[in-house]
Amino acid sequence: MAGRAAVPEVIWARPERTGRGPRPAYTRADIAAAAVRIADAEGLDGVSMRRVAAELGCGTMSLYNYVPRKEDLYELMIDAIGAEHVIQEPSGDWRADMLRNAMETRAIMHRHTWVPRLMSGVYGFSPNSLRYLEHCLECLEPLDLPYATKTELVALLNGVVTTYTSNEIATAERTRSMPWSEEEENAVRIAYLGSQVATGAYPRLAAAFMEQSGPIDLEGVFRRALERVLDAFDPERR
Amino acid sequence: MAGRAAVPEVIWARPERTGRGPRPAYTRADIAAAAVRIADAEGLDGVSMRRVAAELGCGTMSLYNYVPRKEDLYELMIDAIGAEHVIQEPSGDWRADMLRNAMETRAIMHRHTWVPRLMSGVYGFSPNSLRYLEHCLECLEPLDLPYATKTELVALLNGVVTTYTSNEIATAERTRSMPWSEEEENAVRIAYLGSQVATGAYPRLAAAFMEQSGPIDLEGVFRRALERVLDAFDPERR
DNA sequence: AGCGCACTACGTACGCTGTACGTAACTAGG
DNA sequence: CCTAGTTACGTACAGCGTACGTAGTGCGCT
Repeated sequence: MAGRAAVPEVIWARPERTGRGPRPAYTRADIAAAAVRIADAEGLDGVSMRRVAAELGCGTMSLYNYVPRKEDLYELMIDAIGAEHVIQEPSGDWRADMLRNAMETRAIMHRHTWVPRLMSGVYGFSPNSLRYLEHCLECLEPLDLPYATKTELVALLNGVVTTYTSNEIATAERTRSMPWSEEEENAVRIAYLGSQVATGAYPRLAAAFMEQSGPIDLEGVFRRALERVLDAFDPERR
Repeated sequence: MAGRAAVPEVIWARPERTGRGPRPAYTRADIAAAAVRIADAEGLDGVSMRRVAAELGCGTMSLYNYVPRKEDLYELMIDAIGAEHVIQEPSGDWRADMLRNAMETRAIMHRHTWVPRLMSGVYGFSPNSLRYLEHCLECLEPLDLPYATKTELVALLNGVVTTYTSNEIATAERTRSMPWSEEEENAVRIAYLGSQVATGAYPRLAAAFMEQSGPIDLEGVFRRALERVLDAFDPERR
């Protein structure tokens, strides 16, 4: 009657403990913490079922009692990270509050650089995600807009945060894995881009590159993007 | 002297043909096309070096003459998809043009649902990417802003397009892989969310869900997000 | 109280992955 | 013409996710 449990089952719908059988040796929090520890230390590719099981000190296949598919392990990791959000009383200034939320998310991602890679392809309704979403809505209380628009604001803002931080991390890791200095790397890049631009096929691109001088202020770029998005929803700014 | 080629070498910097040795049997375009064909038909996970080689009709390891790492194969795929952008003369209305570009990107992604998954972690300076970027800057010619700001606009817009379309695709694939009807799936989801909301921990979330009725107009949500972003850069709108 | 079943634990095994390495054939530049 | 650099590709290895089978454990129901 119950039939086969279909693939897309969401882990948060499963009870952590059913009551029957031996007491589980680990909690979901234990498992998530172990996986996070590995990802922080060795990168996301270091997170394999075998490796996590070893970190916990149990057999590989025992993990599958807790986590039916690896994807669900990822879900646990994202939720665990979500716990790092410090929910604090809204100030009444929704722009400031949302900006703070965004900056905190960015900081968390820089602390756990594997998070953006996991953000796409994850269900998005973990307990801590719900908690964070609720908090955002609370911060937006002073804003007189329907909830539909407010959720659109939150979604847009979160999307921007993820995209931008993801790019920051990718760039940072690219330059980190360089055997050469950053200057040399830039030289190589400029050389390639220069060779393309020199064909004359990309005049505006060339102009854009000429215009820019010195290193880019990544945090500045990020903040400006956020301000733009907030502007777009601010009744006093339009 | 030349030493080991370091890992992060960019494939676009390599010449496709050096002149020495036997004439290569395939072009980069051939390889990209084969990989794209597989990804379209069997999903991105179907794209393995062996599978692509088989599709081309050559030995697995021969592929490594063309593509030093699998990541570079992904780069080829993204570039191949970029060729589907129809570059047309700017109309003079930069908002309309950019909106068209965004909608076209979205359409391409819906045609090749694996694209968003690849977009993060890819270098982003393939020939067709440059071509598209140049075209965007051309569309923005009527807008009186420094190039730095214009590139920020393009980046923000592209980020939004990728994020939103990625979500659309994820949702679509989730419901597609359901053995149940969409209604039933919604019922299950509501049941879970309901159970969470019923705890009283998420009053605003609950209100937001109550407010919404009927299915969401995804394209509408997308268009509205785009308009917001464009608003944020439109001098006449502030 | 005690039976039975649902659960935990985990070893083995399968099919798959990316790719390092070695060898043979080939061709363009000096 | 020769030879160095390239293409082609078979073999092999380490690692992956996970299906499956078996043994042990303790809650819930009768």
